[in-house]
Amino acid sequence: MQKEESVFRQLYSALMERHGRQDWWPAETTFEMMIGAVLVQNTAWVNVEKSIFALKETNALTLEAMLQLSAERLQIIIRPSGFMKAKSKTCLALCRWICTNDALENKLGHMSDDALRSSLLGLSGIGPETADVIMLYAYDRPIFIWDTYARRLLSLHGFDVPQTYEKARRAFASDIAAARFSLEDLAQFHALIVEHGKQNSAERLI
DNA sequence: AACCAGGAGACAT
DNA sequence: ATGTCTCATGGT
Repeated sequence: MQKEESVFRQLYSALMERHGRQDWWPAETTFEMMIGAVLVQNTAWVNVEKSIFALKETNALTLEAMLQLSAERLQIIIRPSGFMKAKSKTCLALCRWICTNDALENKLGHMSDDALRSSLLGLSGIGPETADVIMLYAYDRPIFIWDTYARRLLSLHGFDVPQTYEKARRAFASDIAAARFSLEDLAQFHALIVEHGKQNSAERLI
């Protein structure tokens, strides 16, 4: 007898069927992706787009250029996406981290997922979700993002989901691993969950 | 005009 | 360990 398909796989299929393939993460470069991950914290994407546009306008959306900016000047540019003091500081810390780790072009293959995660978590302003998102979309690590939408979706489907990111992540770590999603699937999965969550849909998919 | 968005940190309990 | 507050802007 064969094992029944995991609920995660079922949800993934249902989401893909409903919303189709997503074009995520919306960024032209890896650097832009990482900055976007910081800017979007608790903020609507439309506001992040304004900041990204402003950064491009001032030619500040490269590692070298951003490092030349003072925290105060960066604040003004990224202002539309809110939390500007904290986010400008985080962006600059991330820039320095990229430099010291030579982490712009290479994928840091010498670091395990856990090592990379804790390294990123060491930066002020980068918490578990932002770290995971950067790992998934910038460093090609197969990771499931346990954001609010994901936790909401899973609890809607009858699971007892811990309320915080880290606890949910640990609670389902083995289930996610057992589902054996590919990198591309996990990248799509997060995108689909967010897009689905934005529709405020409270109906069960399976 | 409240309420929320693709969170995280500081602080009190 | 586990809650609660605050941070900031723009859309609905």
